[in-house]
Amino acid sequence: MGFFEEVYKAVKQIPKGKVATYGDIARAVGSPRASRQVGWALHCNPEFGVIPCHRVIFSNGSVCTGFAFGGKEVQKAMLEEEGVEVSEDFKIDLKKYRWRGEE
DNA sequence: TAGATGACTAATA
DNA sequence: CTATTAGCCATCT
Repeated sequence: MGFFEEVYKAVKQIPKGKVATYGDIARAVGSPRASRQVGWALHCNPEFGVIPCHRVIFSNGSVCTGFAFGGKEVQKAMLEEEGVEVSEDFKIDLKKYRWRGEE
């Protein structure tokens, strides 16, 4: 089970105030097309509270509303707390906050 | 081994 | 802008 560990590690590496898409994480682990498995890995979330799953969003810049750990409102608050601007529709400006794999 | 499932993504209407 | 279709890939049964 190395895939999951790689996903968790990549997600943890997302710097505060930044966000990454599932595709970015998938690419980071070596499987650019396995974006679904990234989401699945977060679903398992074996290190809840440690893995910043709230920083992982869709490629269109929308947060995973509906599957958020405590609620989309909470997720929005957490992201804003870290400096990420979230729109009323839970959309994020990827051009400004997207993590490029490097700080 | 094959079929089904899913926190996805891109293309099309 | 939203809705629908199809493709992808790791894991489960």
